[in-house]
Amino acid sequence: MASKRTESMKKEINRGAWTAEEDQKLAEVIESHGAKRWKTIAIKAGLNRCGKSCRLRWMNYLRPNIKRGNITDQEEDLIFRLHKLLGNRWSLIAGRLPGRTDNEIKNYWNSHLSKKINQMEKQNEGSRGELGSKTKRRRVVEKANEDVIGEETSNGGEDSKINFDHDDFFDFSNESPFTLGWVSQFLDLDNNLYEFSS
DNA sequence: AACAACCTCAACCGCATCAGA
DNA sequence: GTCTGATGCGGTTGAGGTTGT
Repeated sequence: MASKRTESMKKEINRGAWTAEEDQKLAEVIESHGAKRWKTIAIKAGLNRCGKSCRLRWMNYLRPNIKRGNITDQEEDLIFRLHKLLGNRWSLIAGRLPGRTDNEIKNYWNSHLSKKINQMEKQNEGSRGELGSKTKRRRVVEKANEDVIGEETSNGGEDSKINFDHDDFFDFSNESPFTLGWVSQFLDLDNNLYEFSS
């Protein structure tokens, strides 16, 4: 680990925590240039950082409409259920939680929810049907999601023929956070999901 | 007050995939 | 069809903060 870090230090690229000044420069350049071509953005901003780092900073921190901290019970419940459905597809889960980033959800999961699950699994010694954690990404991910939906809906056999556009269905991007309660209620229909709040 | 253990979360890395030449 | 740079994703790390002793 240490060797990995020291090796990359040789490139003399600025790394580590971002300063307020760097944030400001980055935001200014993105405002005029747009959030694309991150390598160019990094250069234009005069930040001695790689494009990837700039993108991450923007996506996880500087982007407008980011909600920070205080994940509500409703959001937690939704994360829990979506994770049951999608596995470690953090970006997809984040896409269903307006203002939340994949990184934030991943962190929240690893630090909070995974513990709860471990506790529950100890109690239940139940089955686990998580999707493979090794990555198959993007289109493959979408395909996998369809498969999962297919599996879930095919439990009774006949329902698998229903044309269910789950992407549209779960698209909450224009909804207020209060809508999440409704979603949670709807998802309660899936009796395979954990009884979380009890 | 001092120290250790634990926790949180920003940031980095490697790799897969996309997109354009 | 192939190559290459850009982008996006998930796993992981480690600094700093918090809590316990």
